[in-house]
Amino acid sequence: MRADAARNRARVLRVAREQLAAGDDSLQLNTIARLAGVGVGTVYRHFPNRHALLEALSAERFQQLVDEARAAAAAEDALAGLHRMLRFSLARALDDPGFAAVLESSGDSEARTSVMKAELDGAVTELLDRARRSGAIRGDIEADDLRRLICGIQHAVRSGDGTSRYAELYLDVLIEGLRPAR
Amino acid sequence: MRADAARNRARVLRVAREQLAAGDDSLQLNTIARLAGVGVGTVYRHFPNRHALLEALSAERFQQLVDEARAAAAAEDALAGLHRMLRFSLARALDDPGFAAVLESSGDSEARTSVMKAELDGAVTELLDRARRSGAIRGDIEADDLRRLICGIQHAVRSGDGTSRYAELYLDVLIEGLRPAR
Amino acid sequence: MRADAARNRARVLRVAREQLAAGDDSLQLNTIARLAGVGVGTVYRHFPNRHALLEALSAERFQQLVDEARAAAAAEDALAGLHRMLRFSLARALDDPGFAAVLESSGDSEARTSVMKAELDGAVTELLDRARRSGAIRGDIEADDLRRLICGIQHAVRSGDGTSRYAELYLDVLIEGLRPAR
Amino acid sequence: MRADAARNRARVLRVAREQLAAGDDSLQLNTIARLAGVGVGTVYRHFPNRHALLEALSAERFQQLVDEARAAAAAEDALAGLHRMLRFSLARALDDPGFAAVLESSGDSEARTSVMKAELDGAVTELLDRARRSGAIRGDIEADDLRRLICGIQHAVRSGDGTSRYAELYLDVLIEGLRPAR
DNA sequence: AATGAATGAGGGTTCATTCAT
DNA sequence: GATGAATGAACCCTCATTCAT
Repeated sequence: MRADAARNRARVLRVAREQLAAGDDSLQLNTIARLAGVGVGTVYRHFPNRHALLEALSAERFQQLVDEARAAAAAEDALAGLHRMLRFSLARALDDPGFAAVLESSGDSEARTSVMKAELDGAVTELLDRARRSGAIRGDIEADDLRRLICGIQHAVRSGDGTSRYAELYLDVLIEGLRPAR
Repeated sequence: MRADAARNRARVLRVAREQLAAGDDSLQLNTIARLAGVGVGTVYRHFPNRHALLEALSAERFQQLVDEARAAAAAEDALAGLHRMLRFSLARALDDPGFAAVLESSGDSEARTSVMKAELDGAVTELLDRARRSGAIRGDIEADDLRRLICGIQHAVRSGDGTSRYAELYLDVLIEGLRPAR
Repeated sequence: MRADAARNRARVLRVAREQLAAGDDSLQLNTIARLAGVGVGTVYRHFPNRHALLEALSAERFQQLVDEARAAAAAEDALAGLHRMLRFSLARALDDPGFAAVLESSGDSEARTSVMKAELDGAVTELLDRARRSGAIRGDIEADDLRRLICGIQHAVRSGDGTSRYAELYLDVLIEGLRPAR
Repeated sequence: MRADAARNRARVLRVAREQLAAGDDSLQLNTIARLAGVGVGTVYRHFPNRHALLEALSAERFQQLVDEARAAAAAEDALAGLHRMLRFSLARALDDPGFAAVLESSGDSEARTSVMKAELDGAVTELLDRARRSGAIRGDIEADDLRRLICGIQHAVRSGDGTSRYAELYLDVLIEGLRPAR
């Protein structure tokens, strides 16, 4: 990729991220192009449609999650690692509703997304298995369930006032609910 | 209300319900008018905006929930009543995503909705209080939290394949998470 | 006319006048009906269309103008009477742009309007003739020209800030312009 | 500006001018787009609203007026220049009611219009000042008053049959009215 | 590779007028 | 006579996407 092309791509991604963070989830490509100081055509060259842009935006966050999951999997205490992982995921999903949408979706339009999702689920499955072996986690919940549940929690938090008070509380409900039945 | 007005209103509501059930949540007033065989103006007369229509659609389901909550509150066992109530709420929210949207929203545009929400929360609060006194429910969760959490669970179930297998599982996670910390 | 019909007609006229006075010249029959506390159908029964309402509104003012013109024609000093008449006409036209529209229009849709216009022009013609005989007014201006010129002045005043400063000034320009050429 | 953009802009302006000339002052952007053979979006890109289009239409005529006013100001006889200027303005306003609307309006939406208006008023003020010094014009009338009065006269002429007989006559009334009081 | 003007389907909403009640 | 619900043409404007420059 030419240097200017790469720079433009990065600009577009940055602006798109800022827009989402500012609460505008319409992600209008014309607007993004203007704010990024490039033509619309350039945006379309890099991202054939809105969804491709969303997925590209998610890729970076996905990588963070994978890294976090692997770090957690490498830690001594699997349960603590899992909790850390869940808290981290929720925070990222709250940061970026677009990312949450990709995280919970089952049909990805870019192969890369599916790959990262598989990697994430793989790392989380390891964590879950270890935590389960020590009796800390119920047996009927899998990595993809956790992805969906975290997004559900994100949804609930967002429909309140979105403050961390709700995030902590609802996350705690989830965490308690993951224990084996008494 | 005049007979023809009532008939048109009912038609519009029926069509809107069908649209939502068919997975189209755009709820376009022109489209609905056409399908209902009435003029657009008629739709606008009855429902000044999309949200008003959504709320009207929800009113009936809301009443069901209020009835259920009161029945549960009247029952002997508060915890069992609460669980029944949660299961019922989740089922209704899964039936109708529009209803879920109104259920979790904090800003209602029709006073009637707020009234019903308050009635619902009142009945659930009674249930919660009784269940709490018997030590079965954690102390930091209120009726509005439950509304949001159920909608979050609905969201998670829907992002899976929406089958009752997920509904049962995720609901159980929520229910377990509502117990007092061990 | 039945008493209630007359009462409704009067109400509609009153509300329409208030609307115009408030600067809303859209004269929406639905709005007027609502404000008057009658059904739209009732408004339509009395006034088949917007224009009919406008003309009805003008009738009363027209009568005032005719009265004023006759009073002026009866006075000793024709020129002073004419000036008084012009000032009065301008004030009424500024009060009510709808009236100004009827006043300047050449095609009336109600016979009654044409009759009053003829009466007005008749009285003004008398004034003009007398003033002309004493050499105070140029010979090439007729009553209908005066109607149009007053409405033109009203237009000019309105496009300024509409204050009486402009009204006085522009009226004075007109009055001076009506003298015989030097 | 790109060649095609300029071509489209010109087409839109031409069609709009034709519409106005044909007596349709509604200036509907969809209609204009269709007649101009361009998409609605193109019209909106060039002219965000009706008024912007009107002002653009007026720009050319405005320039003519400014030129005329300057030519008149350069002439020997200020009064003759002023009269020529008034006659010219009235003719342009009668040609194009849209232009008249912009000419008399006090709130411009495009800076360019305000600039041209200021230029026009500046040139006319010079004329007025010179004519006043020779005692030919009353002292209480300014350039903006003249703009409004000309538009008022245009209004009056138009409400007659619009022929030049009225134009000449009413303009003469105005011109006579601008002399100092006897 | 970049640009941004153009497109036009598509959705929104209003309101003069009719007509069933 | 009165009512006001219903009508639907008509207008508004946006924005995802294409393609000439």
